[in-house]
Amino acid sequence: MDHDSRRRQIARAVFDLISERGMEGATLRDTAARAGVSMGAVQRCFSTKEQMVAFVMEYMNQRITDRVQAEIPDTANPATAMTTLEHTLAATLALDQPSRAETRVWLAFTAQAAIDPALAAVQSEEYAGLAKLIALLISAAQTHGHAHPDLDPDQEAEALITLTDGLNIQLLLGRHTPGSARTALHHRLNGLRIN
Amino acid sequence: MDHDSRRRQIARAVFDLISERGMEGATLRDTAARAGVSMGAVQRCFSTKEQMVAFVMEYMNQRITDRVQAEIPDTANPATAMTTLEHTLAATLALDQPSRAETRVWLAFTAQAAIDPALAAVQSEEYAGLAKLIALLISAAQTHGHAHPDLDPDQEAEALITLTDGLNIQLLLGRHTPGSARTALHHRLNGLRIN
DNA sequence: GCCGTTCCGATGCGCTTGCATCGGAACCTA
DNA sequence: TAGGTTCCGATGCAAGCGCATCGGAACGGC
Repeated sequence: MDHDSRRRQIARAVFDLISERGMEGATLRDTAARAGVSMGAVQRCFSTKEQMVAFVMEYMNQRITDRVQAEIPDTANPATAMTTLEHTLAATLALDQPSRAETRVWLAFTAQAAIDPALAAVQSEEYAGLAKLIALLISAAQTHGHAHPDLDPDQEAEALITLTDGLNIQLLLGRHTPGSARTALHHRLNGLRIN
Repeated sequence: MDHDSRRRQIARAVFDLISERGMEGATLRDTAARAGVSMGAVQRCFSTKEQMVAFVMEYMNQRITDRVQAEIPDTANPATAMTTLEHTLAATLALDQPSRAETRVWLAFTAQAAIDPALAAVQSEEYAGLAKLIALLISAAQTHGHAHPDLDPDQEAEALITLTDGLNIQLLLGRHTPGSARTALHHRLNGLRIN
């Protein structure tokens, strides 16, 4: 088997373990067992557990990014910027089972980042990229008269990301249903819309 | 020393350890050392580590509740309900060093609650209590013409709590400063205000 | 076809963990 | 003050951890 694909295979196993049992559930032995390989294989792919965890964080970020990008149409259509914006933000929410798993992992890494500045820096970069994308969609909506023109796209993007973070926590705790979260997001976006 | 006060003393030690090193930093040995007692004392106060952690969660919730309650004036003054509302919500934010520590612990427990329904149920109750208080303040503001009358206090309370959760994450990751978080909260509350 | 290199599964090691055990100090009751 | 109970500090123990080690399998160049 290819080296990189094995790394991804192992990362997937770690991802599942963290999603089910939290950060402490990601031991080398359980990871190897879940991935269907031996411990030696894991140690060959990642020289240390810390490196493995760091790789899994990138893997998680990639999965989230992929899910978000899937909502962006190939041909940029400014006429539907607001709809694209809503779908993009919804893509970051824990609305179904796979995204719930991702969000649990995200929360575990976020808690880790809160006590590890190195992880915080990485996640901050990730947020910055998402914020840039959201701000771009807001700008597009503004130039076509679908969003209030006197809003700062960057500031509004930050606010929307803050909203989705809060919604995700409430979703994981069961205080929001997928439906109510969607409604809350839609209601919040009404504050941007013109018509 | 009194039994209950020793439990609180130990809980405080666990609290600090979790705040600094996360959930995994709360070992029995380190807890005992930090609290200045022996391991035997810890084991006498809490028959198992799981019970100890559960007690620490209550301890954390109590600290947050205390901080919030301190913002509620003794004599309910409906004329300043909106101000009280803003101060109350600000009390849940990680704006200074002590509240940052509390919020790190809160995030650690929230991540745990995401994979443990029992913890999620407890935290859900805690949220419900806070939401009730927020909704009450909104209602008071409405009856005195300081808040838009056609808003659902309960729904708005949920939205505000969701906002503070998101702000806290951004604060811990360093993507919000205390000042920008205060501004974001104030700006959000402008949506409720009448004058 | 043989050897050198690369890879990997298995095992061992040192360490830490939560928990059980036990001897003695401290304190209350009579 | 003697005896009994309560408490606690120290130590032991089994399990699990990350990591190092090593023998053998698989593969490629000459």
